[in-house]
Amino acid sequence: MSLPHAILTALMEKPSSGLELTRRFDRSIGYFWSATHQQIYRELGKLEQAGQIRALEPAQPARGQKKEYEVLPAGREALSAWVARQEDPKQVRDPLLLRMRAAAVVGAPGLDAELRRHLELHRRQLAEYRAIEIRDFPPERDTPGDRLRHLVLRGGIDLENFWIGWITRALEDYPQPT
Amino acid sequence: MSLPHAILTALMEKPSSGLELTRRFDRSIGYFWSATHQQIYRELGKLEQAGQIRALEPAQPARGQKKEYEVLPAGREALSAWVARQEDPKQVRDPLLLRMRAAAVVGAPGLDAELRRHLELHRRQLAEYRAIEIRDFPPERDTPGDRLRHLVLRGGIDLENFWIGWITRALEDYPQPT
DNA sequence: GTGATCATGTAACAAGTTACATGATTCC
DNA sequence: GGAATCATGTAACTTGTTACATGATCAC
Repeated sequence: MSLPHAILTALMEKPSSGLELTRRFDRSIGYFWSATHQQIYRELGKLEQAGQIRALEPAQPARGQKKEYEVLPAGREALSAWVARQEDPKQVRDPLLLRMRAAAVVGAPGLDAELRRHLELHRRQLAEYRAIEIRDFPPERDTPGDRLRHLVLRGGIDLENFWIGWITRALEDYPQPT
Repeated sequence: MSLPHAILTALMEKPSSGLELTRRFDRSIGYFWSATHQQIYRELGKLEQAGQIRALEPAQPARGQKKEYEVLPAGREALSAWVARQEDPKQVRDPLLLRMRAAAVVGAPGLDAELRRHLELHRRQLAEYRAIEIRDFPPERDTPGDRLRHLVLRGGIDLENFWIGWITRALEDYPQPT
């Protein structure tokens, strides 16, 4: 139930076309809710049918033509209701941890190389987040919205730090093939 | 592509029936790869057809009767190949971070209560992991398999600590409705 | 006019969720 | 024999993934 709300949030921040949304789901929003353009177009169709968003620039039925959407009051209400709702943290599903556990029973030749590769990827992601933090959240700006967005970004930063810490420790502890 | 490998790992650790697997996916394995009994039965069927596992206690076709599976050599090989494979970390998809971002545009009455509720849930999960750590990984045991399984558990512990830290900070920073 | 890229979509499939159905066993 | 629970499964649906199709626009 999160994708439609991710799209509504993105459209509230700025009315956009499907492709523009896709690009934003490769950056900002996508850092904590990823989606492909196929998912986005499908969901835009559903949201439009449900009367939560509507296309601007009236009625362009043509295929290859840009179509911008904006959020209607019903969409805003649906989003508010979702934010206020109780929803338990979903259970963890992480392939790397799972592979580690599998390695405990079938052996793990080369898994340390994979760990180093992941470590590098997480370091890069962290550097990207830090750059965004410096660029978008200078100390002087401090509206409530900025503070919340900054909190979210720090969530991303902390998550990358978790992975870097865990993988580093794993590599130190890694059972050496003696 | 992870569920079949999660099941193969569980069956390598100990041959089991579908219901026993379901219970283990509510505990140990489930702490980093959750699955419902419907998913498990469906996947067991596929794995059996693919010749990666087989039912013990020959040929019980009856509906309500227990059916134990064990891993065949082909299944073990498939699992080894999967452990050795390169697979990028999947992109984050977290509803709580997303709701925070939505709150930045539509407002967030009551979101702090939800944060406190999540904080409590994560504290409980952390306590459970710590209890398991003390019970299952006393300092004297130190086979390679144990070390890997312990690493995985510490991953769970670190993840809970990340959440506890982040939510605590969020509550401190939370924009007060003044 | 043709090739790149912008832009919207379809189709088929895989994975995960929710609700329900049904037989076997055990305890009273 | 009735209730609880053990145990396996079906069906319908939603969400996410992968591969492909097609039209519009712009640079050359």
